[in-house]
Amino acid sequence: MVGSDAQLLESSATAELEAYRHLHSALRLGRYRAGDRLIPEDIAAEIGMSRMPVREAFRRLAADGLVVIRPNRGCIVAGLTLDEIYETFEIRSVLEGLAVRLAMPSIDAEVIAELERLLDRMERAGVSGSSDWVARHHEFHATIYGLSGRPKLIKQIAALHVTIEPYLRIWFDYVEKPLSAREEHSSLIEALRTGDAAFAETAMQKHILGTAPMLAEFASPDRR
Amino acid sequence: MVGSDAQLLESSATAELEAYRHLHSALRLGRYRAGDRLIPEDIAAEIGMSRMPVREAFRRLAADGLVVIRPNRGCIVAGLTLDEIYETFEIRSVLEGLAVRLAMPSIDAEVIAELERLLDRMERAGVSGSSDWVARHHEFHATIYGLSGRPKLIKQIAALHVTIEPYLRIWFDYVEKPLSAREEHSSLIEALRTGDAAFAETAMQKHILGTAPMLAEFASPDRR
DNA sequence: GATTGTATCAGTGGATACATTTATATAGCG
DNA sequence: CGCTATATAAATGTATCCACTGATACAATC
Repeated sequence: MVGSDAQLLESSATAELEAYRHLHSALRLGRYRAGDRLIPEDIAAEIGMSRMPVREAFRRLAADGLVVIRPNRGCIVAGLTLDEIYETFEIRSVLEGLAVRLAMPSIDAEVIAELERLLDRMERAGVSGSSDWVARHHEFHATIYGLSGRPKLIKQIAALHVTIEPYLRIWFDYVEKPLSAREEHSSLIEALRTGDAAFAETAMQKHILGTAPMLAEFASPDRR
Repeated sequence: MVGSDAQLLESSATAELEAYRHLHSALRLGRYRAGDRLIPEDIAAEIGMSRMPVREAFRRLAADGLVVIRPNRGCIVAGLTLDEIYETFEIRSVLEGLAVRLAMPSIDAEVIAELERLLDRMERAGVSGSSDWVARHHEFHATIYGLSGRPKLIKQIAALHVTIEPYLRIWFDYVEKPLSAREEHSSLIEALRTGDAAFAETAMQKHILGTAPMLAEFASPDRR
């Protein structure tokens, strides 16, 4: 074999996987608008395959909550209502809270240093205007919850992040540079430094619930 | 149309939905063993359709964590390792904890009475030997987290319950009548009676984490 | 006798073709 | 003039077909 992780080139193991990845990233980047209808044939043509694998990709995306499939009525981009955004943050708060609590034993000085590096990168990505601040932001959180060592938990949290990513982007595009974000996250690091798992858990919960209202301000008005 | 909610008869809106429901309940009831391979053609023949809708049902089941699909190697029944059982209960604990906290304002004397009725039905189902004690048990929990009024949260919790249901059944079949369960759940009701949301949340967390080890004892030995 | 190579076969993935259903536009009617 | 009914077109859902992958059993060779 040439490489152990072999998707450096765009081709995937199966066409379905390729379709899934294609749509997944497109949705994450906000390439489609909530309510848009996804026509299997068009997407199939885009990436050179038949409708069939695309349909199956739809099923998985629906499970991720990124699209909604109504029988005989096609596949539409999901989007979140204001209530759903709040709900997602509520769920995130307890899930990521649990994750830090479990991650606590693995968090040493080295991890703290890494998180501070990521925080700097986040800020730099922010001033460059590009909205890959969002990617860095996720990286920061992923580093923490990744240390929980709980595969299912990690997957669920990651899925929630993808769901809200388009809204994070919109929010970021409105407010020039989120100064508050820097403070928010570095105080989170402080909480980790204490070594107190329960304290870190509630700190994470508050952090997440605290950002929800800011984001909600910018939810597509027609979706409220 | 004959009726507004038309799945009283076994036919569903689409063949895919029918296949999904069929397999979903079969997996919940433990009709298949972990590691079993599901052959699309066989299942399609069972319920009178082609492989295609069955394949799509597989995708959704995989998203639910009930089966695992490996490219070119078919679909196998998922099953949980010991670690995964614990992890599932950890996730349940915070999710259902959140749910009670949110449900608290909706919990009045009437709901308490309903829960006590359900607890009795649960006990009766238990002595009758039938393992639909499991169904009653879930009904009890579902009543509580259903009052949270959070659709996504409810779905996620329900999915976790389905995942562990086969193990609950095995556990129930081993221990004649779970006496402790009655106590456990009625003390949970007591916690609800206090009206203290934070207290109820931690009570639920403890309740769920407390049952995990009992169940883990009976996880299929080959899956540990 | 064990290991490796090869042939065969079951099963999966994907594409095309067909059947149903929904949406749209048009015509008829009140 | 507005509404309903019907016809038509577009898109979804399902079935069948073909190509390819992976597994298994057998044979040849070391």
